[in-house]
Amino acid sequence: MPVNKPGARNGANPRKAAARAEQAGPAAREMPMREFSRSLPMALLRAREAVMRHFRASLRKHGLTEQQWRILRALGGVETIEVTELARSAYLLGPSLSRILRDLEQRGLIERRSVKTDLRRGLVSISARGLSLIEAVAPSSEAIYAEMTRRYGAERLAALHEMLSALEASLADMPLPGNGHLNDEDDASL
Amino acid sequence: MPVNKPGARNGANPRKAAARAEQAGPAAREMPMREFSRSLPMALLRAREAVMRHFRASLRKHGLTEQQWRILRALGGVETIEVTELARSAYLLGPSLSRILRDLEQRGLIERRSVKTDLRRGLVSISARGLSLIEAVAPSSEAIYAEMTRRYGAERLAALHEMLSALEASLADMPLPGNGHLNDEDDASL
DNA sequence: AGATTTCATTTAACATGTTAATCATATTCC
DNA sequence: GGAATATGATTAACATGTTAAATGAAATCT
Repeated sequence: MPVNKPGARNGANPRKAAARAEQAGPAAREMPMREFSRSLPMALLRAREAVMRHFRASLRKHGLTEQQWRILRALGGVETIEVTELARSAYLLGPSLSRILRDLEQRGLIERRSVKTDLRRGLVSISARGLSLIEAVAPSSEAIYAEMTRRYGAERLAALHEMLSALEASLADMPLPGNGHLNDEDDASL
Repeated sequence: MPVNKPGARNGANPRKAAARAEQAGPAAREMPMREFSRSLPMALLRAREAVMRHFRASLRKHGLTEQQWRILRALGGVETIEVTELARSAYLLGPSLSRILRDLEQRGLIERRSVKTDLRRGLVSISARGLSLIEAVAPSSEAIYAEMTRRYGAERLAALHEMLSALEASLADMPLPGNGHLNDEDDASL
């Protein structure tokens, strides 16, 4: 999975150190950008990691990574699903999904076949073994979720979900930088 | 950095497909868990990706990855910093940081030495070349940020930051699952 | 002082993220 | 109906995430 858990070995709150490092002391440099700690991607990353680290241990006991678990959960909700749609559903890129499906198939957790009318398309479904694994993992996962909801507050959690959705929506139609002629290739050599 | 951009090739909103795949149709399966789309880690991941994809192209033009940029930014705010503190500041794990610092040093973007009184500790600072690279990247980065703020709303953005911080705080002292005797090793063979 | 332990960093090994390229099958165009 | 094109999936290549182990140096113990 794609998230980090820095500072865990030191047991300290990463935010404290970050703020300290940024605090413009006498010898601090002039920053041409906003302070680091205000970075939205960083805030989202840290929040996600704060959540995920609680699930990782549980998943690990069952020999699953976060992405593998996302796939199983997505498969648990349908009879069969095409690979492309599964990629969207589990929010994975094609290459990652290909690798993971290969592994999950070898472990007997999923089954694959192809669409008769279009041999390019692959169909994926969960196996009985995969289903029982879901049932084995789900309880502790739900328990962790419940405790998080209790601590953070159900309403606050719902509001956060709403704000995150709204953020996605706000940026969905924002044009990406033009990817111009790449004439800045000089910088790449730095 | 660690985030994905699935469905980009199809240009569709991932949420639509996800919701569709989850929508319990007649043949849908009974789910022992909450619906996929309500997963908080997924929501944070998608939001983060919605933000990051706008920065990736700009960084790429300058030959930087998201993590390399986080490190340069962190270094830009201080004269020197120890490796451990840099890891916290840039929110990277030690191994990732080691690899990236090696690369950035080879590219002449940073400089390294060790603490005289404790040869275990490494000191890192940004080079003149690294500083000019920051100055080259910062404007477009700030412009993207400004446009995002305009679209989402400055107040809403501040509220989101606050809620993310609160989430981190809420979960900071939540006990991690006991990592018991690992007697469930059977499941790992699935 | 020498052995043990702790600490900072790096290396190793494997899984995933990310982009580009490849491969096979379908579709379209002429 | 065969060449060109488009599409779904995989593979390739490189960077990072993640955990465990190794390395080197400092602190502690006796």
